Amino acid sequence: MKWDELAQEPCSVARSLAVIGDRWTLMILRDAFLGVRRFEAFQTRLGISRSIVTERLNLLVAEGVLERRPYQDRPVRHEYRLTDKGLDLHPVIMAIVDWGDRHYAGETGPPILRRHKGCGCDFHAVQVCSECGDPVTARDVEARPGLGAARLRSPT
Amino acid sequence: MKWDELAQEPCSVARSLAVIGDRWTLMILRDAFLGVRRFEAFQTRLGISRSIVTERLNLLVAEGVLERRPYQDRPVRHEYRLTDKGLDLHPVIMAIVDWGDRHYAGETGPPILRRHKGCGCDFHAVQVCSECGDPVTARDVEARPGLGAARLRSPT
DNA sequence: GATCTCCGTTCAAAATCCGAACTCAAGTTC
DNA sequence: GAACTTGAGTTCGGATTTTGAACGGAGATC
Repeated sequence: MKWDELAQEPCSVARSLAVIGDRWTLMILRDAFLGVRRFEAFQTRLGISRSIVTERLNLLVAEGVLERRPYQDRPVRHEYRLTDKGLDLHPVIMAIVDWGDRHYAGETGPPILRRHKGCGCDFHAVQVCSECGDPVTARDVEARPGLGAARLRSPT
Repeated sequence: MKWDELAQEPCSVARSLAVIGDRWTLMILRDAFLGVRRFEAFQTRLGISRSIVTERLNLLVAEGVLERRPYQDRPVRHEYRLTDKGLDLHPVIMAIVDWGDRHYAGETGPPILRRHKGCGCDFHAVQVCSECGDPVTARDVEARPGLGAARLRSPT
């Protein structure tokens, strides 16, 4: 299988990764969630090739994860903002953060703390079942084929 | 920044992606969570180069995400099983699944259904605050530097 | 002893990625 | 008005990855 055939797989992991699984894309999204919006800022923060930044931003815009909108005229300049679809990726980033915090933070604790505005506490993300609200771990889950198990999709 | 400098960043996303952010690694982990354990099975299911499978499995073993253990002698054959650290990645996979289900499933619904053994229902994963138990979205979170915000780590 | 399975390794060709330089359009400084 | 600066890319040659296909080897099967 080639990387660009991933989107056709009857699997939500494969379809998602076809969009966000590229090498630097999740790092770009991390920055986007931290408020970064400008080409220049993404590039200098990550220190990667400008052409890669261009390509990734274009792909994310094409997929509707980011929106490219002008923020000034003369000269016209654009910024990249998370769309609602993009904001829906927050759990993915948080889950990755959580794993990193748990397994790669030193004794001084995680490099970034996150406060839940709702209750005011520093927190970490917990995954629960949408139906009963209990925490879910790998061993609590049974997978089986669903109806959408066909190839090909029409994006959008 | 180069890909292999990611592990030194004072950021849990970067540190995690240094391990699981490689092109095919998350697909391998998806299969691992579905019960795949053998080299041959990973390779044929994904249809990617055998050398890539070798390399990724070795990296995941080196990082303690998978464990390589013999399942027979004469000839000795090994299988790759998720460790506890590997099982901790379940929320990451589930978050990715969830996003794919929401934005790329057709009208027939998601390709794979997941049942929560605890309550017996088909479910999807919801992220909640570890402190108050309320659902968390991107807009509910405020990030600020923590104590662990230093470079370099000694991995395990 | 010929063939098969499982688990890799090796190697050349193809695709992708990267750094550095270049472009362009508009402000700003002097 | 010449020289700089800034933001947002594009171009291009070389470095790195990925791929496909072949090879190896250790036992099992026929």
